[in-house]
Amino acid sequence: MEEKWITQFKGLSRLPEEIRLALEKGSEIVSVPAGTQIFAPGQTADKLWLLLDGTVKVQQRSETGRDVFLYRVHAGESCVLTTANMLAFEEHTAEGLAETDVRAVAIPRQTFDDLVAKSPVFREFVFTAYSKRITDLFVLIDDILFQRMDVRLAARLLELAGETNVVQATHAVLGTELGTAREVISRTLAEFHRRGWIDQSRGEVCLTNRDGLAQLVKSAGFHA
Amino acid sequence: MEEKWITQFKGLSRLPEEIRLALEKGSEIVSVPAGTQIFAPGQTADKLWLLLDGTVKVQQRSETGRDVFLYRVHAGESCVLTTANMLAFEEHTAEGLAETDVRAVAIPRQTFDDLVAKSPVFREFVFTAYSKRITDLFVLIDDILFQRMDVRLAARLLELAGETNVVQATHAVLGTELGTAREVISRTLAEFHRRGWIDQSRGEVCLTNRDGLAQLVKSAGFHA
DNA sequence: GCGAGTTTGGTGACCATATCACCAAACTCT
DNA sequence: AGAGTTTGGTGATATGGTCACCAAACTCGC
Repeated sequence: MEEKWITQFKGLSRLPEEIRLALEKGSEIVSVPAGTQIFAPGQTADKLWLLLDGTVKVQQRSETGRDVFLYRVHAGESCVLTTANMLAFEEHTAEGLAETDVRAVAIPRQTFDDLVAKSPVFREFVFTAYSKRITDLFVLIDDILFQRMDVRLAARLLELAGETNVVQATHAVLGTELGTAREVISRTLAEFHRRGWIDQSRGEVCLTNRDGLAQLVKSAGFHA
Repeated sequence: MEEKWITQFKGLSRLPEEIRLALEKGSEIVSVPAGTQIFAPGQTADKLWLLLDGTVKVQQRSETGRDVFLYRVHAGESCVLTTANMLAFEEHTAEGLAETDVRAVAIPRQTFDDLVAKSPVFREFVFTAYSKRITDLFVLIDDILFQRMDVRLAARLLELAGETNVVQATHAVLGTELGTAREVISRTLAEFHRRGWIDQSRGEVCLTNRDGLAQLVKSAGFHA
């Protein structure tokens, strides 16, 4: 049943019954297929999404025409950035893409505002989400400035592979994930292959030795 | 008189009288000298600061021991990041330093929460501040990835100089401002000097040809 | 299946930036 | 004046980004 979705969100489990009902009544569950553009530059969003299933990739269209990966929203997290759109604050240039089929709770602006006014727990949920995004961005900036590319790529491959040992992504996509050029990815992957850590085929990387990659990541003191 | 400070904050001028009074009564005006550490990693902040005078530099202590400049809070802006601390959300690793003598309104956690609950205008003020910080960080990431160092340095010098044509900062400080090494700053400044744009002395850069710098910045399509 | 067009990956040359190692000059303090 | 500290300069080297170009793998229409 759809009723119990609230339990998927850590910060919302403590919502009092009354607020909980208001949230359930004042929101709706939406589903979109993989590839959907969920929010986009210029386009004013009027709903806050809480992800139930799937992942959303948030990236920025740079002035130079290149895309920069910013962060990924997972199930159980909220897409607070859209509140920036909700406020119509500024043409912010980030876009959100459904990487998989996505199911989410969409909270309209009105409901959102009501809940923030009425519920301390909801307030904390929202501010925590904002803070987490900001601190994530701090970490991203730190990595971009100080971590070696090979370390960042190895970490990202492990993350993207999940349980499967296979990453479905072109070198170009991995390039935008890490904010670097395709060529750099190609060369680094070639090096990883030489070390026997991965196999490659078109549009796909297969991790054949996760320990090798993990070792590299660990030796650089990479945080996560 | 202190009473009218609210007019300095764009988003707060529309506050209804009642809320305005609650804000004035529930907050206090504080002053700290230049160099004061306003918030720090590990230390839980319990007040939200709205800057009346001076500037606050927010930077992160990287794991590698280096400092990374994140953003600067000016008079008329708020230090929303401290709300992350207020929520005790996570040991976030940013620190805030008073660059000049600073005067600010300090809003205690309790008052802050009350106002967010009661006032739509105050809510918008807070969320707008958050969104602005986040979009600023997006821009920062974009610059780090895609802008040349000389362009970024030129832009920063113009910004730091203000009206005065003089920037008081060592190469090392400029290095952390831009997330690069001191050597890179030294070489780039040497190049600027060769072009007749600046003069240098210990701990100080004097802009002798702002147009030259501005030209470089503009030719690279640098946003601000 | 064939062939044209598109997407993806590979590679060499070259430039920009980061890092390391060191030194010298300018300042501070006693 | 002399010792120690801070600041800035410089060459060598490694990493990463850009550009130009090619080849292989795929797509699609026929």
